[in-house]
Amino acid sequence: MLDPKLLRTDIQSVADKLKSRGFNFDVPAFNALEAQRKDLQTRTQDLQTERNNKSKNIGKAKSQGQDVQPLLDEVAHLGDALDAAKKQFDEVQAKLDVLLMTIPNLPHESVPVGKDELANVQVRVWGEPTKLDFTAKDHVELGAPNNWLDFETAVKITGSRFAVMRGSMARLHRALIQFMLDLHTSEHGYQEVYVPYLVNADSLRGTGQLPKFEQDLFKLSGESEYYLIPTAEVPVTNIVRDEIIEGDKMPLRFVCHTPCFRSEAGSYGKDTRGMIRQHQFEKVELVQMVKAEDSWAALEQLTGHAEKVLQKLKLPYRVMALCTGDMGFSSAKTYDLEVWLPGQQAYREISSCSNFGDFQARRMSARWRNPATGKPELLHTLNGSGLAIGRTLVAILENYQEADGSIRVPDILQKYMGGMEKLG
RNA sequence: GGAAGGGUGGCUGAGCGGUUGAAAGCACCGGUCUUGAAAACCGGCGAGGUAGUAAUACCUCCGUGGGUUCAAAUCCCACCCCUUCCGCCA
Repeated sequence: MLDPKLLRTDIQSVADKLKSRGFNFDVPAFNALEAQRKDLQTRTQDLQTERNNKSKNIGKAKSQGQDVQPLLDEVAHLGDALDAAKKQFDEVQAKLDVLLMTIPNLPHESVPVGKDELANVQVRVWGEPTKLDFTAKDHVELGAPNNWLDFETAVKITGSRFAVMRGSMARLHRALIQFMLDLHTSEHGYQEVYVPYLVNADSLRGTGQLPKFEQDLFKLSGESEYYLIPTAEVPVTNIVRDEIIEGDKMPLRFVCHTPCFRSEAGSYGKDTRGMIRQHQFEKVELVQMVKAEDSWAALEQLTGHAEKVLQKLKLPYRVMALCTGDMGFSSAKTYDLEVWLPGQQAYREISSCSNFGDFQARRMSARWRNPATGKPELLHTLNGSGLAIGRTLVAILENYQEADGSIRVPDILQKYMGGMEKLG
């Protein structure tokens, strides 16, 4: 949520910035609502003041044993007038709230301006695209032996966009999770957390998935209004919802492994082959809550933590700064990490690291207490994949393949695989 | 699922329907005292919003949402959550 004060004082520059991300902000409509709100609010408050004062007088008079009937007659009409004003005010306020909750975040000034992913800017490249002296197979072919990767069975059990993994492939998948959690907790200073995989609507509103993107989510049909998490960002960031964090506890850094569930509505026919785009996948997520002045440095640092995973796995990648038109709803700035996939001869997204500024914190009422002032201030939230497990698995299969179709195990993972050097 | 109790400020915890945004204590901040610290004493100390340059004034908030009333933390209804006991279950 944007700062309502900013909308009142500098609405045109807000509208201009939103335009760069393809969001048309109806300024006259907002101003009209805002004017109504202001008028109705002062009117309601005046009536409340009058009622409060007169009620107090009745209390006083009664305690002194005076006849209160004349005073009661005076306030008789007040209730109706107040109810009417309040009802109007609530209606306008509700409309304003809906509007406020559907406006995306403002992009940071360093974000490249552009319409879609074609305008994203390459920031740096690490390693060189893996060169094989044979024709690269893609991960679906490489996973076929031994039914390591079995999509047909998953279709039977559930449907499309699910996978069954077996044997050393399943183990490699698990090893990746352990490796990443260990790296971030022991070397990067994150606290490991375990969280619910079902969340309520308030949590999804807090991080920005609701109200606008319900169609991307799986919703349970039971009595409770619960949703499957699309990312650990939702439960982990909402740890601080409605909290005031003491200054000496800042910053907070959490790392969390969860499954993620996405409906992938609107991506029919896209990445239908293999593991790239699934309804269910695992992710190790990094989340930080920091002071406002630290969040830009934290974004660079957090991105570096995700990059470290790829470096230790010796997987070539590049870092892209997403343009204004390609960023997520809540983000002020996003870096995507894209790993090289020999099977596709292309870089593909494997991590997305974002600074949300105070956008999520305002929706969540997440604050920290500044010892300098003693006052609570909105904190800044960040997160990034560190990394998406399924896609990391794909990258390993395709980059570590041999001419005979066998797969070497990256050095750093061998201790998690019982010393195994090749998948077997 | 059954029974009982309970949700009040950063924490603990009072609160006959009427000048209660809320006693008291802890924590925290400032001061006195002290070489310094502690103790003691004095004072301050919730959040959000509206108007205003500001001082300030006013409004809202005692789990959530309704209701009764001139007036609700206090009465009524529904829901959510927590605790204890019983049952069931991994």
